[in-house]
Amino acid sequence: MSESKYREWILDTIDSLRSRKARPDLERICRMVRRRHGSEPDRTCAELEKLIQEQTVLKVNYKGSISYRNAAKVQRRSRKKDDATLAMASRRSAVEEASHSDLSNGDSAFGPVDQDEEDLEADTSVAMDTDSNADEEGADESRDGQDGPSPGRTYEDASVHCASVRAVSAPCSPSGTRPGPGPGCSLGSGLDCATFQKAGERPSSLPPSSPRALAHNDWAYDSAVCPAERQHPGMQRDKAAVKPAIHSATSSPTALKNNMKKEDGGKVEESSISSDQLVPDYAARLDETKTVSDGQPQTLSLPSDNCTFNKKMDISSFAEAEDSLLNGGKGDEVSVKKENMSQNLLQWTVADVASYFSAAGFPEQAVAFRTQEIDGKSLLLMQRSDVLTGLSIRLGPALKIYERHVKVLQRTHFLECEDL
DNA sequence: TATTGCGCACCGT
DNA sequence: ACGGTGCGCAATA
Repeated sequence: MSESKYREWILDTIDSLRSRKARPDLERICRMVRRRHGSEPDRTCAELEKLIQEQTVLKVNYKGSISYRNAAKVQRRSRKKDDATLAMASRRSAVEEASHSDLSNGDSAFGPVDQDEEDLEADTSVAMDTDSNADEEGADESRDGQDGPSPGRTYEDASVHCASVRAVSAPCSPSGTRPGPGPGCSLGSGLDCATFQKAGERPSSLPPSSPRALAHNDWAYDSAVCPAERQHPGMQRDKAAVKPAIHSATSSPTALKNNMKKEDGGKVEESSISSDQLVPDYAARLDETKTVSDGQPQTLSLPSDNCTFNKKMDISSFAEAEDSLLNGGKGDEVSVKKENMSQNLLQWTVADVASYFSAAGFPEQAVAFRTQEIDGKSLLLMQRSDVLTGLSIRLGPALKIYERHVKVLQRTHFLECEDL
């Protein structure tokens, strides 16, 4: 219940800030939500993170600071462009939308890059961390101070911080942004936060060196995450450079395969990356994957709210399974994976399902799944008509979702059952 | 004082 | 040329 409420509130707030030409950053979002709905910043932050995980909201590092985007809107835009494309390759398009077009990061791309592994650990955290750090810190120090206009609101900020803290880690943000070098990270006050935070993140001094980058580039937080990569300012710009590394990082087997492919292929097309700013964790991953496969089904990484490690694994495996089904199947490995996947499918929660579809490039539709409380079991029971008409989603996406995802998941699951 | 509105510059396409 | 973004400042509540 509350979740959907928060979703509305937060998306509304983001839209509102955008229309007002104000940066939809953590501080402003929390403040506005609190003002309008009385929600505490901490809670707002927590909910915001959830939305980020499911890609309902995209966290972007734009012009050196973190911003949040209404994924639905962003995608639409991109879609317009892609429309044609979409028609051609629905699946791809989906993926693209999710990750690429929207997310794509010009520079940020790198960021996303390696996240995979990290993701595994804590996707959210990763992305968040970076960002959040920025936010927090920014809020505390730089932001308040810098943004002259906004009077610092300590308390709020503070609270915000906490919440965000989890994510917070670092500093990657544009150097300029945050004055305090080290401080930011440490903040991680909250336990929660701590959890996420990964040590790794530390802020390295990033690109402060390259103010420019900061200045206008947008990179993904992710990038922030990996210090090494970020380290090279130049690299960032090159979009391409980074990716490769990233791939490698990907831990899951599937991922690995993909990565391999990519690499073999050469640099994937960084082109995809080109876009700019957005780089949600997941998105990033998607990017990679998608890039690699180019039209094929890709691995979708699940967001992991709750997400479990297993799930992650599953997902990847799942992807493979999917691949195999679609492409003709490769073999044993797949079958094994499939098993895991299916089993897990039964364990998917509503959030997992929503995350899955968000990651697959259907954030808007993911909301419908959530609204209808579709968990893994329900997903297995869904019929074509349920997807096309029962979710009140547009026919185009519905068809893609059913044909490329629901049907595949179900088929995979049942095949497995038969085997067993 | 806190919010909101918006001109304008910047960037990528 | 066009659209998206957000800073910085003025207007308003």
